Amino acid sequence: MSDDPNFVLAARREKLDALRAAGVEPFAYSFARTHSAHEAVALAADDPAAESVEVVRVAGRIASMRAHGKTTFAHLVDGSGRVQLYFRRDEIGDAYTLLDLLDIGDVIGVTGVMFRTRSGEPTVRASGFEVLAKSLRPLPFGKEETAEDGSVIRHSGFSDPEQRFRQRYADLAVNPEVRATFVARARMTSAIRSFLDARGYLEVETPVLQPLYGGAAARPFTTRHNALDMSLFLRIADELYLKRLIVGGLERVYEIGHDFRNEGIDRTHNPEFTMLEFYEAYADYEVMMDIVERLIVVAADAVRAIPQYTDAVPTFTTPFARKEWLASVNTGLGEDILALDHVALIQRARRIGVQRAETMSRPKLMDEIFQELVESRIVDPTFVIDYPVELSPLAKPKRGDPRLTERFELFANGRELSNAFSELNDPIDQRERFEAQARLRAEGDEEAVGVDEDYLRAMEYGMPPTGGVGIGLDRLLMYLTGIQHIRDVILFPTLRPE
RNA sequence: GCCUCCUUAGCUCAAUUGGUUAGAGCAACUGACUCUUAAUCAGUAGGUUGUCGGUUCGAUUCCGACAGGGGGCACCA
Repeated sequence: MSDDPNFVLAARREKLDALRAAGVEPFAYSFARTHSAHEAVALAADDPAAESVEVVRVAGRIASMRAHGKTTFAHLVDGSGRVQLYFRRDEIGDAYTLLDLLDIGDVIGVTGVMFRTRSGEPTVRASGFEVLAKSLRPLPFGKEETAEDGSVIRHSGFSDPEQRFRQRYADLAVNPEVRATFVARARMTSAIRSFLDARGYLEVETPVLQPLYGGAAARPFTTRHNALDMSLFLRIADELYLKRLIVGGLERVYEIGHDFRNEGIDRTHNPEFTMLEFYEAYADYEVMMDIVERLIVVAADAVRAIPQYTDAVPTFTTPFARKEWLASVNTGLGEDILALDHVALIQRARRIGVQRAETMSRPKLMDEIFQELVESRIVDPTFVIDYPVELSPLAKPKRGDPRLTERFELFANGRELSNAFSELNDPIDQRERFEAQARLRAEGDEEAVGVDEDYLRAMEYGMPPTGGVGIGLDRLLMYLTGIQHIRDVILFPTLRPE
């Protein structure tokens, strides 16, 4: 992309100069709006002959213009929607000449009364306008056609994925449905906050820059602090810091923030993504399952309230179905998976289509078999509960069955939405697990973490029994909106530089 | 990291088996038009076809490298 002024940019510069020559400052300081476009539209009377008593002052970006000699129609777009503008030479006088100096993309403020055109469209009959920001670079507005059935067909729009993500500002400016997606995202997050706040949770912030990383298995980003002359990691999870706070007596805490994982990018992975984690003292995974279920309902309601997504949000009923991990896998397999040795696991995995099974560890094989036989077939939200210990190094053993842990994951449409445990709070057990991880690390496993002595010290002071949950909010929004690609729910997804 | 496809005007897209001057719609510019709405009508301008190199009398087209992107795979317990 070049910044060389071409003929289009040059024409706009000339208009900018012409505005100034006419005594109009094209970059204003403020504009006292009285109505959003949506509110203005609502003021138009049903009677086509009537004009509103109330004078409106609306502001926004010019999305289209149709000049007909001594009258001009335009559409103004703001955060609420769009409204048509009608300018008449005999009503605004000399100012009408200045319309020639406006372009699609300019930000203007318009004063006038509301009426309906012959075709019934609510319209501002302009008595005056102000230029608030001249647009010097053309935005790729397409043309919109309203079909017979009221649906909007957009022609020649802005659709190149690369440019849309690189120039999200332009994407947002010309594609209202993209704005709606991020409104939905914000509403969902707000609803989740309100839900947790109402339950007595405290929102906290823990370090993004960490001397040790942990709480998940992933390759981290590494960075350097100059003054301290030390390496730091960008967090891969919030978990260990949030549980320190449980030790400290902050009995219900949550954090919504970015985690960073140094891995591939695809339709469900972005190197930085938004994670919600929440921890509740004295709760076990049964309690957390109930909370997660209600939280999903609250989030779904928030997204459903956005008109664009009202029909997209999946309908599901509560309580969510539950499946025991072991029983569902064994049913699919026709035998007891825990009784199989490594060789037998590889053979079963191959049989159901797992590629390169011979290279996989035992826990990995079990997880692959589960994904193939159970996870990928789940459509309605379903809690899968009681994972084998081998798959769940951070969870407390299940009461009455030490082969399993008190862990659940929530799946829907074949994807994981949430992962949760009755948290391990025995510091001796925790130390052993850290040391096992350290041994893996010494053997070259980049994803294994070292011993976090400070975290162990915290746990040794005594950590109450605690339920903990993680929910990836990007993926939750994808599920609720039906959006297929994570970059479509992230404002500025990670890209190579131009 | 691997496979595969794509990159032409500000935007969305064409261009015959390799052929001479790379087209169209929208946007832009000039003009006409006082209820239009993908406004209409007449005219004008706008391109190093991603970059570099090769084959050829001739390359948007064929070949190679590079860059960016899309899709898929791997990775992501």
